[in-house]
Parts: sequence; C-alpha cells; structure tokens
Amino acid sequence: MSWTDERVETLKRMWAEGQSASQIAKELGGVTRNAVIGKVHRLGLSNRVAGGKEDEDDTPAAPATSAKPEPRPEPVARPEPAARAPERPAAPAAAPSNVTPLPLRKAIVPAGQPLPPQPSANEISPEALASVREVEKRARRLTLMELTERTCKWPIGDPATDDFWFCGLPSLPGKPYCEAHVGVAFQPMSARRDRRR
DNA sequence: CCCTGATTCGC
DNA sequence: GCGAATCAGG
Repeated sequence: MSWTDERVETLKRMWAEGQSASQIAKELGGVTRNAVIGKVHRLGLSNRVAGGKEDEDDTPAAPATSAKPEPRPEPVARPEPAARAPERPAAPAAAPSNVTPLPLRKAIVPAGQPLPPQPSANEISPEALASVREVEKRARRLTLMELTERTCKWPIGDPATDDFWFCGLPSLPGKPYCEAHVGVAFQPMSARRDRRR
C-alpha cells in the first residue's frame, strides 16, 4: 500500500483527532503503526506545541520546566444544559464567602456511540448475574479512551454521573466483553423462554 | 503484559 | 520516501 492523498488525509485527520498510531493503522489497513508513525514524522506533524514557533536550533538555555498545557483535544462535546431548575440557595451566613464554582451537574455525559445492551430487568441466569456483580467490584474502571480491543467494554454505572466507567477486564478473544459480561450480553435465543406455565 | 510515540537505518 | 526493528517509556 502506498500513501495516496486520500490515505494521507485520513492519517492527518485521525492524528489531529488524537487517535493513536495503531488505531490509524487499523483504519487504513495495509500498514503497521510503525508506518503510520514514520509517516507522521515525515509529514512533520508529530508533537506540535500549541501556540507557535519553537526554535529548532540548539538548546541554548533550556527552560527549567517543560510546560505541558495538556493538549488533549476534548473528544466529547459537553453541551451546556440549556435551562435548569431553581438551584440551591447559596449557603447562608456561617460559611465564609467561599464561592466554589462547582459545575454542579457533572456535565451531560458522552453516550456518543452505540452502547452495548444493559442488563436491565431481563431474564438472566442468576449465576451470570452473580458473576457480573462480583466482577464489577473488581473492574478496572477504565475510561472510554482506555478501552482497547482486548478490554471488556461493558459500561457500568450511570453515564450521567461520575459513577460511570467500563469494566476493562480482559475480554474474550473475538468478543467485546469479558467472560462474565459475555454471559449476560449474549444469550441464546432459547434461553429459558418464560418459565413453565 | 498490554499499550504509547520516537528514532534509526537499510532498502 | 518508506517502514521494520528497536528504543524508551506508561
């Protein structure tokens, strides 16, 4: 495979979006992450320091601290709540005027992509459920960005709160979930129709 | 171990 | 220019 304009464009776009070299390589196909990284460098778009020119001469007097303003391109938009109900009346006298600008309302979370099915109140074998509950105590609590093909992508908690993460335990080969979650995610169609009666 | 980007160097 | 091998980390 060669670096056609189109492929280079995809590379640029994804790199700008903060995708990893391996992800880009997978998307493009026919190249390895090394190829992608190599290309990125040749294109001169490796680590750009936001804000402008850096002298590329020698390094005369190195700044003590290499400031890293954390150039994380926020991948998820967080819409501002249009209107809210009457809010808490600020704390009265006792408290000092300690105005804490809390964002209150953790931001309306992502939920961007199609989420896997939730357990809900379906019929799931008690063992599977027990297994899941057990597993979720030991979940790695990964964030969306930390997921890979080999981590369980089962969402846990309420996406509208901080109490939300992904299982993250090792996923079964070829499956998006770990063993426990596969158990509740993929049910045989004949899984116990309604109980007798 | 899984992953990340950076660099080198023969092609 | 290309990218596998390697390096250096998390």
